Amino acid sequence: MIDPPDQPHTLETLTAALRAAGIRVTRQRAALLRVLAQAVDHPDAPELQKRAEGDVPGISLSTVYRTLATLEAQGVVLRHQFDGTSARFEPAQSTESGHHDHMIDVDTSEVIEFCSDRIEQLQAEIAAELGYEIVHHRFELYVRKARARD
Amino acid sequence: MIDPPDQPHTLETLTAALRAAGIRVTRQRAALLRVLAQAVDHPDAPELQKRAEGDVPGISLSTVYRTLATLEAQGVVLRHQFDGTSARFEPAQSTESGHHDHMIDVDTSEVIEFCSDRIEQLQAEIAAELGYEIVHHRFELYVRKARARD
DNA sequence: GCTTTCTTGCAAATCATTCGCAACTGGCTT
DNA sequence: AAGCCAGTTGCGAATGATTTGCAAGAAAGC
Ligand SMILES: [Mn+2]
Ligand SMILES: [Mn+2]
Ligand SMILES: [Zn+2]
Ligand SMILES: [Zn+2]
Repeated sequence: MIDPPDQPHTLETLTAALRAAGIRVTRQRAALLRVLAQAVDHPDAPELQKRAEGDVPGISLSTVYRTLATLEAQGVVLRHQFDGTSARFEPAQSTESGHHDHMIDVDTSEVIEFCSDRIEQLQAEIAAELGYEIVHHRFELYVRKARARD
Repeated sequence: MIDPPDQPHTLETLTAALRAAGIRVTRQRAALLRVLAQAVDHPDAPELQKRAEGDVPGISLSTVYRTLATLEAQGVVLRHQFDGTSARFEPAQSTESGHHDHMIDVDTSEVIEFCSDRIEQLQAEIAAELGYEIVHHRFELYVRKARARD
Protein backbone atom coordinates (compact mmCIF):
# COMPACT_ATOMS: atom_id res chain seq x y z
CA MET A 1 0.00 0.00 0.00
CA ILE A 2 1.41 3.31 -1.11
CA ASP A 3 2.04 5.89 1.59
CA PRO A 4 -0.55 8.59 2.10
CA PRO A 5 0.48 11.47 -0.16
CA ASP A 6 2.34 14.43 1.37
CA GLN A 7 1.33 16.45 -1.63
CA PRO A 8 -1.84 15.41 -3.41
CA HIS A 9 -0.85 12.63 -5.78
CA THR A 10 0.17 13.95 -9.14
CA LEU A 11 0.88 11.61 -12.02
CA GLU A 12 4.56 12.13 -11.21
CA THR A 13 4.50 11.37 -7.50
CA LEU A 14 2.24 8.43 -8.18
CA THR A 15 4.51 7.06 -10.87
CA ALA A 16 7.48 7.37 -8.56
CA ALA A 17 5.64 5.71 -5.71
CA LEU A 18 4.61 2.80 -7.90
CA ARG A 19 8.11 2.35 -9.25
CA ALA A 20 9.39 2.41 -5.69
CA ALA A 21 6.93 -0.38 -4.91
CA GLY A 22 8.56 -2.42 -7.67
CA ILE A 23 5.72 -1.87 -10.08
CA ARG A 24 6.72 -0.95 -13.60
CA VAL A 25 5.03 2.05 -15.05
CA THR A 26 4.23 0.76 -18.50
CA ARG A 27 2.53 2.73 -21.24
CA GLN A 28 -0.77 1.02 -20.47
CA ARG A 29 -0.54 1.71 -16.76
CA ALA A 30 0.40 5.33 -17.32
CA ALA A 31 -2.54 5.67 -19.68
CA LEU A 32 -4.95 4.21 -17.16
CA LEU A 33 -3.61 6.42 -14.41
CA ARG A 34 -4.18 9.45 -16.59
CA VAL A 35 -7.63 8.33 -17.65
CA LEU A 36 -8.61 7.64 -14.06
CA ALA A 37 -7.27 10.98 -12.88
CA GLN A 38 -9.37 12.76 -15.46
CA ALA A 39 -12.54 10.80 -14.85
CA VAL A 40 -15.26 12.73 -13.10
CA ASP A 41 -17.60 9.75 -13.19
CA HIS A 42 -17.30 6.10 -12.16
CA PRO A 43 -16.33 4.21 -15.31
CA ASP A 44 -16.24 0.44 -15.66
CA ALA A 45 -13.41 -1.56 -17.19
CA PRO A 46 -14.56 -1.51 -20.83
CA GLU A 47 -15.14 2.23 -20.59
CA LEU A 48 -11.65 2.75 -19.16
CA GLN A 49 -10.25 0.66 -21.98
CA LYS A 50 -12.04 2.84 -24.50
CA ARG A 51 -10.66 6.00 -22.91
CA ALA A 52 -7.14 4.60 -22.60
CA GLU A 53 -7.03 3.69 -26.28
CA GLY A 54 -6.37 7.34 -27.02
CA ASP A 55 -2.94 6.78 -25.49
CA VAL A 56 -2.36 3.10 -26.14
CA PRO A 57 -4.33 1.95 -29.17
CA GLY A 58 -4.25 -1.81 -28.69
CA ILE A 59 -4.62 -2.00 -24.91
CA SER A 60 -6.40 -5.19 -23.99
CA LEU A 61 -9.26 -5.60 -21.58
CA SER A 62 -7.25 -8.16 -19.60
CA THR A 63 -4.59 -5.57 -19.03
CA VAL A 64 -7.17 -3.08 -17.93
CA TYR A 65 -8.55 -5.51 -15.37
CA ARG A 66 -5.08 -6.56 -14.24
CA THR A 67 -3.93 -2.98 -13.87
CA LEU A 68 -7.02 -2.03 -11.93
CA ALA A 69 -6.40 -4.94 -9.57
CA THR A 70 -2.81 -3.83 -9.10
CA LEU A 71 -3.74 -0.22 -8.50
CA GLU A 72 -6.47 -1.26 -6.12
CA ALA A 73 -3.97 -3.35 -4.17
CA GLN A 74 -1.74 -0.28 -3.99
CA GLY A 75 -4.59 1.78 -2.66
CA VAL A 76 -4.55 3.99 -5.73
CA VAL A 77 -7.98 3.18 -7.07
CA LEU A 78 -11.26 2.14 -5.52
CA ARG A 79 -13.54 -0.53 -6.91
CA HIS A 80 -17.28 -0.20 -6.43
CA GLN A 81 -19.78 -2.95 -7.00
CA PHE A 82 -23.12 -1.24 -7.31
CA ASP A 83 -26.24 -3.40 -7.56
CA GLY A 84 -26.67 -5.25 -10.81
CA THR A 85 -23.84 -3.60 -12.70
CA SER A 86 -20.25 -4.46 -13.46
CA ALA A 87 -17.53 -3.05 -11.24
CA ARG A 88 -16.87 0.68 -11.46
CA PHE A 89 -13.67 2.45 -10.55
CA GLU A 90 -12.40 5.80 -9.36
CA PRO A 91 -9.10 7.24 -8.14
CA ALA A 92 -8.70 6.81 -4.40
CA GLN A 93 -8.38 10.50 -3.60
CA SER A 94 -10.93 11.59 -6.15
CA THR A 95 -12.41 14.28 -4.00
CA GLU A 96 -9.62 16.00 -2.07
CA SER A 97 -11.94 15.60 0.89
CA GLY A 98 -10.92 11.97 0.59
CA HIS A 99 -13.57 9.46 1.57
CA HIS A 100 -17.14 9.69 0.36
CA ASP A 101 -20.11 7.41 -0.22
CA HIS A 102 -22.55 7.09 -3.09
CA MET A 103 -26.17 7.56 -4.01
CA ILE A 104 -27.38 5.82 -7.15
CA ASP A 105 -30.44 7.18 -8.89
CA VAL A 106 -32.33 4.00 -9.73
CA ASP A 107 -34.11 5.70 -12.62
CA THR A 108 -31.17 7.34 -14.35
CA SER A 109 -28.25 5.32 -12.94
CA GLU A 110 -26.61 8.61 -12.10
CA VAL A 111 -24.08 8.33 -9.28
CA ILE A 112 -24.04 11.13 -6.73
CA GLU A 113 -21.28 11.45 -4.14
CA PHE A 114 -21.85 12.55 -0.59
CA CYS A 115 -20.20 12.37 2.77
CA SER A 116 -21.54 12.57 6.28
CA ASP A 117 -19.16 12.92 9.18
CA ARG A 118 -22.02 12.07 11.48
CA ILE A 119 -22.56 8.73 9.81
CA GLU A 120 -18.86 7.92 9.61
CA GLN A 121 -18.72 8.71 13.30
CA LEU A 122 -21.70 6.53 14.16
CA GLN A 123 -20.31 3.61 12.20
CA ALA A 124 -17.18 3.59 14.26
CA GLU A 125 -19.20 3.79 17.45
CA ILE A 126 -21.44 0.92 16.47
CA ALA A 127 -18.51 -1.27 15.58
CA ALA A 128 -16.62 -0.31 18.72
CA GLU A 129 -19.63 -1.07 20.87
CA LEU A 130 -19.62 -4.63 19.56
CA GLY A 131 -15.86 -4.94 20.01
CA TYR A 132 -14.85 -4.45 16.41
CA GLU A 133 -12.90 -1.96 14.39
CA ILE A 134 -13.89 -1.09 10.86
CA VAL A 135 -11.63 -2.26 8.05
CA HIS A 136 -13.76 -0.70 5.35
CA HIS A 137 -17.41 -0.19 4.63
CA ARG A 138 -19.90 -0.02 1.84
CA PHE A 139 -22.65 2.52 2.07
CA GLU A 140 -24.90 3.02 -0.91
CA LEU A 141 -28.24 4.77 -1.14
CA TYR A 142 -30.42 3.70 -4.05
CA VAL A 143 -32.66 6.68 -4.58
CA ARG A 144 -35.24 8.34 -6.77
CA LYS A 145 -35.97 12.01 -7.33
CA ALA A 146 -38.40 13.06 -4.62
CA ARG A 147 -41.93 13.91 -5.70
CA ALA A 148 -42.32 17.65 -5.33
CA ARG A 149 -43.88 18.34 -1.94
CA ASP A 150 -47.50 19.35 -2.54
CA MET B 1 -45.38 -7.46 -3.45
CA ILE B 2 -47.11 -9.18 -0.59
CA ASP B 3 -48.91 -6.99 1.93
CA PRO B 4 -47.12 -6.21 5.16
CA PRO B 5 -48.17 -8.93 7.60
CA ASP B 6 -50.94 -8.19 10.12
CA GLN B 7 -49.68 -11.11 12.13
CA PRO B 8 -46.05 -12.03 11.76
CA HIS B 9 -45.81 -14.25 8.70
CA THR B 10 -46.25 -17.88 9.56
CA LEU B 11 -45.71 -20.55 6.97
CA GLU B 12 -49.51 -20.67 6.67
CA THR B 13 -50.20 -16.98 6.16
CA LEU B 14 -47.29 -16.82 3.77
CA THR B 15 -48.47 -19.77 1.78
CA ALA B 16 -51.90 -18.24 1.51
CA ALA B 17 -50.50 -14.87 0.48
CA LEU B 18 -48.37 -16.46 -2.21
CA ARG B 19 -51.27 -18.50 -3.54
CA ALA B 20 -53.35 -15.35 -3.60
CA ALA B 21 -50.62 -13.74 -5.69
CA GLY B 22 -51.05 -16.54 -8.22
CA ILE B 23 -47.91 -18.29 -7.12
CA ARG B 24 -48.18 -22.03 -6.66
CA VAL B 25 -46.86 -23.40 -3.45
CA THR B 26 -45.01 -26.41 -4.71
CA ARG B 27 -43.12 -28.90 -2.56
CA GLN B 28 -39.83 -27.22 -3.42
CA ARG B 29 -41.13 -23.76 -2.56
CA ALA B 30 -42.63 -24.92 0.70
CA ALA B 31 -39.32 -26.58 1.58
CA LEU B 32 -37.37 -23.42 0.87
CA LEU B 33 -39.79 -21.31 2.86
CA ARG B 34 -39.34 -23.62 5.82
CA VAL B 35 -35.57 -23.74 5.47
CA LEU B 36 -35.39 -19.96 5.22
CA ALA B 37 -37.66 -19.50 8.22
CA GLN B 38 -35.42 -21.73 10.29
CA ALA B 39 -32.14 -20.19 9.16
CA VAL B 40 -30.41 -18.10 11.77
CA ASP B 41 -27.54 -17.34 9.42
CA HIS B 42 -27.30 -15.99 5.88
CA PRO B 43 -27.05 -19.05 3.62
CA ASP B 44 -26.25 -18.99 -0.07
CA ALA B 45 -28.13 -20.89 -2.77
CA PRO B 46 -26.15 -24.16 -2.65
CA GLU B 47 -26.48 -24.22 1.13
CA LEU B 48 -30.22 -23.68 0.91
CA GLN B 49 -30.41 -26.49 -1.63
CA LYS B 50 -28.57 -28.77 0.77
CA ARG B 51 -30.93 -27.90 3.61
CA ALA B 52 -34.03 -28.24 1.44
CA GLU B 53 -33.06 -31.71 0.31
CA GLY B 54 -34.27 -33.00 3.64
CA ASP B 55 -37.78 -32.23 2.39
CA VAL B 56 -37.39 -32.56 -1.34
CA PRO B 57 -34.54 -34.93 -2.18
CA GLY B 58 -33.90 -34.05 -5.81
CA ILE B 59 -34.45 -30.29 -5.67
CA SER B 60 -32.32 -28.63 -8.32
CA LEU B 61 -30.12 -25.61 -7.89
CA SER B 62 -31.94 -23.87 -10.74
CA THR B 63 -35.16 -24.21 -8.82
CA VAL B 64 -33.53 -22.84 -5.71
CA TYR B 65 -32.34 -19.78 -7.61
CA ARG B 66 -35.66 -19.37 -9.38
CA THR B 67 -37.59 -19.66 -6.15
CA LEU B 68 -35.36 -17.19 -4.39
CA ALA B 69 -35.90 -14.73 -7.22
CA THR B 70 -39.64 -15.21 -6.96
CA LEU B 71 -39.68 -14.82 -3.20
CA GLU B 72 -37.46 -11.78 -3.44
CA ALA B 73 -39.85 -10.22 -5.94
CA GLN B 74 -42.67 -10.90 -3.47
CA GLY B 75 -40.74 -9.19 -0.73
CA VAL B 76 -40.50 -12.43 1.24
CA VAL B 77 -36.73 -12.85 1.16
CA LEU B 78 -33.81 -10.49 1.00
CA ARG B 79 -30.74 -11.03 -1.14
CA HIS B 80 -27.39 -9.75 0.08
CA GLN B 81 -24.30 -9.42 -2.03
CA PHE B 82 -21.42 -9.17 0.38
CA ASP B 83 -17.96 -8.47 -1.01
CA GLY B 84 -16.36 -11.31 -2.90
CA THR B 85 -18.92 -13.97 -2.07
CA SER B 86 -21.95 -15.42 -3.79
CA ALA B 87 -25.37 -14.04 -2.91
CA ARG B 88 -26.72 -14.81 0.56
CA PHE B 89 -30.36 -14.85 1.58
CA GLU B 90 -32.56 -14.36 4.60
CA PRO B 91 -36.29 -14.09 5.29
CA ALA B 92 -37.48 -10.49 4.99
CA GLN B 93 -38.78 -10.20 8.54
CA SER B 94 -35.97 -12.21 10.03
CA THR B 95 -35.67 -10.07 13.10
CA GLU B 96 -39.16 -8.98 14.17
CA SER B 97 -37.55 -5.59 14.53
CA GLY B 98 -37.67 -5.70 10.76
CA HIS B 99 -34.84 -3.87 9.01
CA HIS B 100 -31.24 -4.29 10.01
CA ASP B 101 -27.80 -3.95 8.47
CA HIS B 102 -24.73 -6.15 8.58
CA MET B 103 -21.19 -6.30 9.84
CA ILE B 104 -18.91 -8.89 8.25
CA ASP B 105 -15.88 -10.06 10.19
CA VAL B 106 -13.21 -10.10 7.51
CA ASP B 107 -11.20 -12.71 9.40
CA THR B 108 -13.93 -15.20 10.19
CA SER B 109 -16.59 -14.27 7.61
CA GLU B 110 -19.05 -14.18 10.49
CA VAL B 111 -22.06 -11.96 9.79
CA ILE B 112 -23.31 -9.80 12.64
CA GLU B 113 -26.61 -7.93 12.45
CA PHE B 114 -27.16 -4.48 13.84
CA CYS B 115 -29.48 -1.57 13.46
CA SER B 116 -29.11 2.12 14.17
CA ASP B 117 -32.12 4.36 14.10
CA ARG B 118 -29.80 7.34 14.08
CA ILE B 119 -28.16 6.18 10.89
CA GLU B 120 -31.43 5.27 9.21
CA GLN B 121 -32.62 8.73 10.13
CA LEU B 122 -29.52 10.45 8.80
CA GLN B 123 -29.73 8.56 5.53
CA ALA B 124 -33.18 9.89 4.85
CA GLU B 125 -32.06 13.41 5.72
CA ILE B 126 -29.07 13.26 3.43
CA ALA B 127 -31.17 12.01 0.55
CA ALA B 128 -33.90 14.54 1.20
CA GLU B 129 -31.39 17.37 1.31
CA LEU B 130 -30.32 16.49 -2.23
CA GLY B 131 -33.90 16.13 -3.40
CA TYR B 132 -34.13 12.37 -3.36
CA GLU B 133 -36.03 9.70 -1.52
CA ILE B 134 -34.47 6.39 -0.65
CA VAL B 135 -35.69 3.30 -2.47
CA HIS B 136 -33.37 0.98 -0.60
CA HIS B 137 -29.87 1.02 0.73
CA ARG B 138 -26.89 -1.17 1.31
CA PHE B 139 -24.89 -0.64 4.44
CA GLU B 140 -22.15 -3.08 5.31
CA LEU B 141 -19.32 -2.76 7.77
CA TYR B 142 -16.32 -4.97 7.10
CA VAL B 143 -14.72 -5.34 10.48
CA ARG B 144 -12.11 -7.07 12.57
CA LYS B 145 -12.09 -7.84 16.28
CA ALA B 146 -10.66 -4.80 18.02
CA ARG B 147 -7.25 -5.18 19.61
CA ALA B 148 -7.78 -5.12 23.36
CA ARG B 149 -7.30 -1.55 24.59
CA ASP B 150 -3.94 -1.45 26.39
C1' DG C 1 23.29 -2.14 -25.09
C1' DC C 2 22.19 -6.47 -22.36
C1' DT C 3 19.80 -9.13 -18.89
C1' DT C 4 16.40 -10.14 -15.87
C1' DT C 5 11.92 -9.93 -14.45
C1' DC C 6 7.65 -8.04 -14.85
C1' DT C 7 3.91 -7.22 -18.33
C1' DT C 8 1.09 -7.73 -22.20
C1' DG C 9 -2.27 -9.67 -25.61
C1' DC C 10 -4.71 -13.52 -26.83
C1' DA C 11 -7.49 -17.21 -26.10
C1' DA C 12 -9.34 -20.28 -23.04
C1' DA C 13 -11.11 -20.99 -18.36
C1' DT C 14 -13.98 -19.64 -14.26
C1' DC C 15 -18.03 -19.51 -11.83
C1' DA C 16 -22.24 -17.84 -10.04
C1' DT C 17 -26.46 -17.26 -11.99
C1' DT C 18 -29.85 -17.53 -15.72
C1' DC C 19 -32.39 -19.80 -19.57
C1' DG C 20 -34.71 -23.03 -23.01
C1' DC C 21 -37.41 -26.76 -23.17
C1' DA C 22 -39.91 -30.99 -22.60
C1' DA C 23 -41.94 -33.43 -18.80
C1' DC C 24 -44.66 -32.67 -14.66
C1' DT C 25 -48.13 -31.01 -11.17
C1' DG C 26 -50.72 -27.60 -8.22
C1' DG C 27 -55.23 -26.05 -7.71
C1' DC C 28 -59.40 -24.90 -9.96
C1' DT C 29 -63.32 -26.79 -12.76
C1' DT C 30 -66.54 -30.12 -13.83
C1' DA D 1 -62.93 -38.07 -8.05
C1' DA D 2 -61.08 -37.08 -12.72
C1' DG D 3 -59.51 -33.54 -16.03
C1' DC D 4 -57.44 -29.43 -17.50
C1' DC D 5 -53.81 -26.23 -18.16
C1' DA D 6 -50.97 -22.52 -16.86
C1' DG D 7 -47.30 -22.33 -13.84
C1' DT D 8 -43.07 -25.22 -12.40
C1' DT D 9 -39.37 -28.32 -12.43
C1' DG D 10 -34.88 -30.69 -13.68
C1' DC D 11 -31.58 -30.93 -16.97
C1' DG D 12 -28.12 -29.17 -19.62
C1' DA D 13 -26.51 -25.41 -22.11
C1' DA D 14 -25.79 -20.37 -22.19
C1' DT D 15 -24.27 -16.04 -20.00
C1' DG D 16 -21.20 -12.50 -18.96
C1' DA D 17 -17.99 -10.27 -16.11
C1' DT D 18 -13.63 -11.26 -14.55
C1' DT D 19 -9.46 -14.15 -14.29
C1' DT D 20 -5.70 -16.95 -15.95
C1' DG D 21 -1.96 -19.69 -18.78
C1' DC D 22 1.38 -18.84 -21.85
C1' DA D 23 4.63 -17.22 -25.27
C1' DA D 24 6.27 -12.84 -26.96
C1' DG D 25 7.42 -8.04 -25.59
C1' DA D 26 9.40 -4.24 -22.88
C1' DA D 27 10.70 -1.59 -18.28
C1' DA D 28 14.68 -0.86 -15.20
C1' DG D 29 19.10 -1.74 -13.42
C1' DC D 30 24.02 -2.72 -14.77
MN1 LIG E 1 -17.00 8.32 -5.93
MN1 LIG F 1 -29.57 -10.27 8.31
ZN1 LIG G 1 -18.47 6.26 4.22
ZN1 LIG H 1 -30.18 0.12 7.23
